[in-house]
Amino acid sequence: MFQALAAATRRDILRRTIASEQSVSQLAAAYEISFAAVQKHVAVLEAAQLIVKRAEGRERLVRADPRMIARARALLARYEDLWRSRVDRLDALFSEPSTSPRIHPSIHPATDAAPPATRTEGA
Amino acid sequence: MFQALAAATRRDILRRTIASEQSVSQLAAAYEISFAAVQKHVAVLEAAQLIVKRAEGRERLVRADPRMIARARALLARYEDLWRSRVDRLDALFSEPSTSPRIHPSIHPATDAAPPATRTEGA
DNA sequence: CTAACGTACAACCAAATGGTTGTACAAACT
DNA sequence: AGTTTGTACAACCATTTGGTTGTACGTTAG
Repeated sequence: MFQALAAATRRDILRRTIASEQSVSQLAAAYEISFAAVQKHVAVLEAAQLIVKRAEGRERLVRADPRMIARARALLARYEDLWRSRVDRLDALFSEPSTSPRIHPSIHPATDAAPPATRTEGA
Repeated sequence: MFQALAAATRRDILRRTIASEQSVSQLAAAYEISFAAVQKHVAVLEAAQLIVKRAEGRERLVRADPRMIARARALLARYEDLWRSRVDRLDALFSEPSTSPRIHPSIHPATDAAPPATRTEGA
């Protein structure tokens, strides 16, 4: 799935098919590469379930399926949550043991996030 | 960057280094593959700025950098936003022209999201 | 000093990837 | 019917990728 998102052309196809359903020919016309190459990219995206194809006459209409995009995003969000909980653990080391866990005031990893080089050095 | 996230081993390395800073040797011990292979994975993750390395004696301590993860997540979120605005546009087609734009009641794309096959067929 | 450890890197290899052209076939147009 | 259009797919090619082993080098331990 990340593999499917790895190529810029495929991300662009995804972007275009989010905007509006398009035939494979229409997509192919948008790039320098051959029709067959675009068709293969579409096949990869389809295999990754990032798009769905629908037959209409001789055309194959392609549209993005946001569900897999959401899945990918959720996975990355989970990583970020892991990171946050790691920070919480380190934070707990610096708070006196008798103190209640205290909800962290406002940690915003996305902004800067310079993690202390304290390292847990876990087994 | 998505390329770096494409390999499962690298995602696992990322996960481990989110949990706690680890040396390349420690990471290598966790997998069947050779040390050199792991070292290369680490290099790829480093090039993608998903991790940072820090020298400590003869060891290189690896830890995840959440900033790039956030960037990837934000990019996917933008795709989802595009999809939502597309729905809004289609929605507008079905609302009578004289009506005020009206904020969409509650669209939840992540749940099912079966977009109408109306297609804008843009130029 | 010498040995062991941790890392980096080069050289090599098989498989996957992204691209090409050519062929086949169904749908639509004349 | 015959031609054009849209798609799929096979065969092929160059490059990248993920893996290997071997070598070199700085750092720690004996």
